[in-house]
Amino acid sequence: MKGSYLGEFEEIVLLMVALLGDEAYGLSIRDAILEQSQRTAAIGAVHSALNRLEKKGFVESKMGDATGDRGGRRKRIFSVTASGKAALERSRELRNSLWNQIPELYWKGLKLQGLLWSS
Amino acid sequence: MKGSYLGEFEEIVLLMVALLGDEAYGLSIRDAILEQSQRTAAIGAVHSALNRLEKKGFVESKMGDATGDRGGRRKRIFSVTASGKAALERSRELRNSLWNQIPELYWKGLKLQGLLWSS
DNA sequence: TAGTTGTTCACCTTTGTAGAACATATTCAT
DNA sequence: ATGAATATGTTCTACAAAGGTGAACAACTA
Repeated sequence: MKGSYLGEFEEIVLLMVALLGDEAYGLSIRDAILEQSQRTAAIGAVHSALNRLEKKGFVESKMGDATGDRGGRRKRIFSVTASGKAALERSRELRNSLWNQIPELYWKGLKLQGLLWSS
Repeated sequence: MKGSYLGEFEEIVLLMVALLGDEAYGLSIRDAILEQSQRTAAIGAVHSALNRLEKKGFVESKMGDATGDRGGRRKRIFSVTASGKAALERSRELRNSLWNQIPELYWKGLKLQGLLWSS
């Protein structure tokens, strides 16, 4: 694709934005990734993915609550756009479609192979 | 991930290898991608993805049939390894898990938003 | 040799990764 | 009240890995 599809990490980040709702910002997304997958994600990685997603129109952001009793800089809250949602669904449907076409026997053969190797 | 996870395109290529069975080689994979998704894929892109996948141990390859009535160079046939299968399943399960956690209402709100925009 | 079918190669752009530097808010001692 | 300490987040800079292209090259048949 010429510069505006959904990368692997970008897709995970985008899904996190969706599931975190209005508590989606850099650090919370980083933490969510840590919890949900085993993978680590540096804070800079998350933000650069978010910036790219915004440039592509898949998320939008606004600066958070005017004030809290929290201390520290204001949050930048992200949300998924309609276009971002569409991209997620396209990606999901393609993969589902491919999975459904994998021949049963081929897959089972691999499973057997796996058992042999691990014994 | 530090150098051995499954990229977005790599995952698609890997799925294609699985569903093409013993007819999985560079050009057939390229054609399959063209058919199954709307996306175009240059032949070089496919091969470099395949090479990366092989380096990571997710596919293995052997040179094809000694001869045919076909004319042209021999095919390099790829197949998914047990490790590749595991990687595909991990990736699939993470995404399914994330999708299941997205709040219904949030998603429906986006759907509504989409309808408004397209009218 | 010419025609066919595939893979390699050289090169460039986009994504992924990391963490230090910087910014901005609250709180507490003076 | 004020400014240093503490807390919380985002930007910035640099580099590694993945994605992408097409021409060059290889190897087979007729």
